[in-house]
Amino acid sequence: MARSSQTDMAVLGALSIEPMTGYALREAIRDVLGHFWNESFGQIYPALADLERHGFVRRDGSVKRGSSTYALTPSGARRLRELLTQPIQAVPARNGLLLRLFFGRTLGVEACRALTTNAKADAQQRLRQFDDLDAEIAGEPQHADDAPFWQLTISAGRHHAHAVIAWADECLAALDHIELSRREHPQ
Amino acid sequence: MARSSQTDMAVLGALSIEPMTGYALREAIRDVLGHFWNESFGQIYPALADLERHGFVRRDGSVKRGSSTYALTPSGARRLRELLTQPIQAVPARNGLLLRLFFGRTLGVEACRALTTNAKADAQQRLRQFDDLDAEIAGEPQHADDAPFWQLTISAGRHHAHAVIAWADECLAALDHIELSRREHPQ
DNA sequence: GCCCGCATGTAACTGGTTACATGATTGT
DNA sequence: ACAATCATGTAACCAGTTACATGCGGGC
Repeated sequence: MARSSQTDMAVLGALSIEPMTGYALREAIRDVLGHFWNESFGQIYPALADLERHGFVRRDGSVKRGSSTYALTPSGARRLRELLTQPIQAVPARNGLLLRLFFGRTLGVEACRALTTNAKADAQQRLRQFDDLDAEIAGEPQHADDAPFWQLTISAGRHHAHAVIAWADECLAALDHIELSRREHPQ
Repeated sequence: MARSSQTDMAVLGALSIEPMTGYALREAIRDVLGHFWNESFGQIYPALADLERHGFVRRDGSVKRGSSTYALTPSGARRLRELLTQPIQAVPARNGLLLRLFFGRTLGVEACRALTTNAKADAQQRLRQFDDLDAEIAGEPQHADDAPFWQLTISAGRHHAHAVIAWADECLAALDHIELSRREHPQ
């Protein structure tokens, strides 16, 4: 029970899509869930070992020597459904960008502008990555049943990125305005 | 050096606006920075003690017995500027809602709809809280120099909330569509 | 006289990250 | 043969949360 059930959820969920090795699991979580979920390397193997002891996953005889594929067992599938219905535990917010902007008077308008411009560029890059992800999913007909749900998460990412871009533009305009009114009424 | 500089940033930043007690600091961080920053109770006092040892804050003679007001020293102000210019350290993403939707095939369409509806309601409530915050800031003329920066963070919160609402509507429509096509092509 | 809110702290725990250690397979 | 990548794990560390412990002052 030590490990957070959140990690178990991600691991069991990934294995519910297809069996894979711990290594592949790590990559799948990084690449596919990456934009809304993170699982650190050191969590995955202990979690797998734990889940195996509980009979939620089973390691298939090593196809290649040195590697073994993990697959969900029927009780593992039940466990996953159980975890998925648990209440969402909110992560405490920690937005370093907004914290800096909040103290913008001390940080200075110019630095605020740089941070905002950066955030906008990041959001634009994420938008491009979503296009790639879309294409990748479209090219996997075996996951047709899952794909519509995956699209929901991509859509969320897009909406969020667009919001950041719109806010950044508004923010940059506001920063110009702050600078101007500073020149008119210097301290 | 043990404590993360992020906590120091929040504490020094808050004291840069006005001197206050540790208790008031805690409340200020919860109420004002709350929508984009979190500092747990157990961090604030140790951080203050640390900052005092380094000479970045000074505790004013207790106005009332048992309490003491912390104020930023000149070197503390310098330290704050130094911290603010440090690179933003990204927090690993952990969005429990999107994780559940991603595994929506296992969770079920109905549960996905409930989660989405919930998320939308939360966003709408946050919008109302931003209105309150706006009014609060407008009623404090002594912070006129800071207010424009504070507005930037509120605006970010609003943009984000609007994005969640728009996405949720789209998401609910998509879930209806998934349900319909399931009935037409059952497994 | 008692309860509530202000105020200050500490200690234990837990979840998570990083870095380290190791070896097999595959392609060049 | 050698490098890169696949693969599996462990151990130490760190950040952050929770719960606990304590006491003052003011209002009812």
